[in-house]
Amino acid sequence: MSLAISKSPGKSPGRPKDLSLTERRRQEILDAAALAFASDGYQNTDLQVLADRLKVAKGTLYRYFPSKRELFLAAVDRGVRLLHDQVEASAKGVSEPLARLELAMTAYFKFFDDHPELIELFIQERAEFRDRKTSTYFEHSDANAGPWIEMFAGLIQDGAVRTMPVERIMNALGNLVYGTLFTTYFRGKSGSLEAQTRDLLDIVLFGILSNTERSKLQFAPDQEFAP
Amino acid sequence: MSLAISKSPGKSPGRPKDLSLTERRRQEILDAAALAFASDGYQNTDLQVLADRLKVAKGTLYRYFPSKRELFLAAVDRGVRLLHDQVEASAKGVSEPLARLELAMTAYFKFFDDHPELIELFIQERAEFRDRKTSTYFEHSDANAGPWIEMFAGLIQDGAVRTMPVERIMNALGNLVYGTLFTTYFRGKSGSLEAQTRDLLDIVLFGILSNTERSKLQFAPDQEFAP
Amino acid sequence: MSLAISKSPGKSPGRPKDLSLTERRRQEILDAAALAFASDGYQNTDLQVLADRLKVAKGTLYRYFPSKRELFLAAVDRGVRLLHDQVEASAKGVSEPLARLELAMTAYFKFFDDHPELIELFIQERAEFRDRKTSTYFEHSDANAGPWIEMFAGLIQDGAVRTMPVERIMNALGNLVYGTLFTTYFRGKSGSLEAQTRDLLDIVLFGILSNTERSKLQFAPDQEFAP
Amino acid sequence: MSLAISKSPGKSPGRPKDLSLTERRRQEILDAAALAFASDGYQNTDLQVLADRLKVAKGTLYRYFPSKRELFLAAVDRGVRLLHDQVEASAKGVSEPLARLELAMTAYFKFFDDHPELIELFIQERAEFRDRKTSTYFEHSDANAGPWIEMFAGLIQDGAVRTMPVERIMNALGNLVYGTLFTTYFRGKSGSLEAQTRDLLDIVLFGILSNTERSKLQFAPDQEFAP
DNA sequence: CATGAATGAGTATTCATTCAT
DNA sequence: TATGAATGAATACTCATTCAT
Repeated sequence: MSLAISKSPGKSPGRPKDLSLTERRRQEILDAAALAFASDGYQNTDLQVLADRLKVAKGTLYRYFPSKRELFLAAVDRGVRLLHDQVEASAKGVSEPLARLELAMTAYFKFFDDHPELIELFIQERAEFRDRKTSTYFEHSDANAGPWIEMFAGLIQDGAVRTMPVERIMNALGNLVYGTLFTTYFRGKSGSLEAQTRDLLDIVLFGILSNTERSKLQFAPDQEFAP
Repeated sequence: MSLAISKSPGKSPGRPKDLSLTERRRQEILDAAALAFASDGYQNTDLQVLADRLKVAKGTLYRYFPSKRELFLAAVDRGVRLLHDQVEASAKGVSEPLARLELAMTAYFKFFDDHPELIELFIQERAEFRDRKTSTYFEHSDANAGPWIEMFAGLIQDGAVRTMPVERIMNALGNLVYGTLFTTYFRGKSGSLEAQTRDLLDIVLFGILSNTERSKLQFAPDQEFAP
Repeated sequence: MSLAISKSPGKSPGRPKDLSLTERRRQEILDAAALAFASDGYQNTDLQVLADRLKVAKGTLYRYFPSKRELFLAAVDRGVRLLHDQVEASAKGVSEPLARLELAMTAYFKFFDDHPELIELFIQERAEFRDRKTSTYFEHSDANAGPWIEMFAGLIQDGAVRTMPVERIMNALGNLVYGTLFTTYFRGKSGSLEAQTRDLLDIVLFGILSNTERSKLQFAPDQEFAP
Repeated sequence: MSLAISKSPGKSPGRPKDLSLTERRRQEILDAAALAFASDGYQNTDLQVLADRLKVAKGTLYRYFPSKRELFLAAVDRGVRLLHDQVEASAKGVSEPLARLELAMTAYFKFFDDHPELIELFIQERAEFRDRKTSTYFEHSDANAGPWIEMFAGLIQDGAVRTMPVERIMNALGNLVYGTLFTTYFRGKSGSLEAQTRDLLDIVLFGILSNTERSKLQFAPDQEFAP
């Protein structure tokens, strides 16, 4: 399996199948660029080397992307777009909220198991382009949060989830996923993300305390659990 | 006859070394370096600029640190050391496990509220020195995990915490903290970490499900909660 | 045997035995400097390293010599002075001209067998101080040529040497010695100079042609040997 | 001067490589580099200055040579190659041994009269790259010694040259030439090398002693000339 | 469109020299 | 007098970007 981000052969929803030659080349460049940036880091990636690997002249890269920076950002963007498609497709047709959540998380983690280089790109983006308002990762997260917010609001309304600010849930869940993503990758355990989905969900849903301990500690809507 | 020019014994002619001055200077450099690296990124930090800010010559920096790389790593190391001391001191004298946990987390988050630049350094370290076996952050985490592992094992034994692999708890907690740290920082909400401690702990301890929902869903020691 | 130029314990003609402390230190520095410059080259010799080797502070070197350049030149100068003394002493008391010549050449070569670093210093001097009017080597040669010129003039007068410009003889002899010196050293055959004295003299005195060939070729005072 | 660019027919889109232009540029760089290195010394030669003189950017130099060191060594190499060609051509068609010798020596000296900078480069090479196994000068000498060794061996066989180890002759001749080369150059008498050929050969062939003196001194195959 | 030669701004590091103690 | 901390000028090399062909 290639480290480079490439379309899974299965499906490419909403995209025309016959990309123009130009567009195909653009994708090839982005593929190779993602690989290169992830492997050498943004600064240490030499566009000449990238061009050589693509069997293209350096000037050609500049016909497709106006600068190294834009090339990099386009590579990140492409990764996020593919991620989005895959997650989107995962829960299609499933309506049960918690089942949807698990399916989406699984798809999400699976994507990064398959494309760990995207995680690296997120780091590089943050390290090199501190100036940008937000990182691509968070842009994506925020853009896709809406339905989940509604879902949790509904679950609270239905009495399935404790009454607490939905934002708090979103934060905790988002941070946990984010932390798991990077931690697992940095520890060199790429490939084992998907397997953690259930464990994480279990804790988020049920907490770690035993039933006996739960009843001993009071907690109220304003989170007063007492030592 | 010795080639060496012999010093008169007993005396120590010439300018004496002032170790405390040297050490103080070292700390000053590390302080300024941490800020500079965090603000401009590793690659974009010009040691000349750092030297100017410190009102010393560039060569002086090289008297204290053999290279830019070493200076950077020393700055990260210093940050982690300070963090460690602060967390260590936070729970001193408290024995109740969950109280200790909350105090430590609070101290931990507070440190980063005060020193957000260290978070940036972690990113930079990862981005620029991908080669290093582990990052300073994880080295530190791993080095200090022992007592917490024991604590959770004890809580399980006592029936306060559900029976589950301690590693799973450590992972979830660690990833949640890590994710919260970076997410909060990247979102530009530095300064608000400490306030999240309780919210996070509440979720980790009690989960988000309502009591009614909990009883509807089965979960067993091997985490089978059923959609 | 040390590579560094140091006084042979035997004799130090015309020098007072008790050098002042300052003077002794000066000599020690020059010894170490000659060694260092020869081993690393002028440019690559770090005065800090030299100072360390001497167990002295770098500033101290500057108390004895105003600059790296002057230190180097003083080291070369010292070497040449020692060479001069040794050659001078070699033919003391011998009056027969050709015997004097052989003794001097032997002493000369022997000195460089013992102190090959001086040859290196000559190279370095030429390479780094192209501006100087003449090199120390040639200064020395010229300064000591007088007696030899007289000697050859006498030999011609006496009919022992063919009638030819003395300068021509001096040139040939000087160039041959110079060439032998450097060639032997560069070829890594240090230590074998002295042994070549006789071979070289034999050729210079008698030429390489056989007697039969000599008589076939005419040569006149103006060197017309005929092809 | 033709600027004709040969386009391969068929397909080779983009700007074609112009090898002859590249090669010409290479030679120009080497020419200028030889002069620069000889005039300022290796260490003091700033490639920026060289580039300015060539009216190209510094980066261009690095397109042709990977480092300052390689540029320098290529310049020396080129010089030696030109020397070789010139000497080679000089004795073409002449068979009489001593005439060949004289022609070769003349050509050799003439080359250095015309290109004194190469002598300087030899010095610089030795001074700066002491590590290299052998210097370019000696590599060249050794590579071309064979025919001369054979020639002298033949002359001894024929009785034209005294019976002595050919190596001894080669050494003396080589050292004399080497010494003359450098001595003449260092004395600032560039341009007068060629004129010395005959004088040197006269001495090597006939020696300096008068016939009367020769018969008084015994010399045997093992060089016992007696004081 | 594609090429690749040319560009030149940008920077970490060294080390001779100075001078306060 | 000796020291050694501080200085800062000097410089090889890289590589993103341009543009003539």
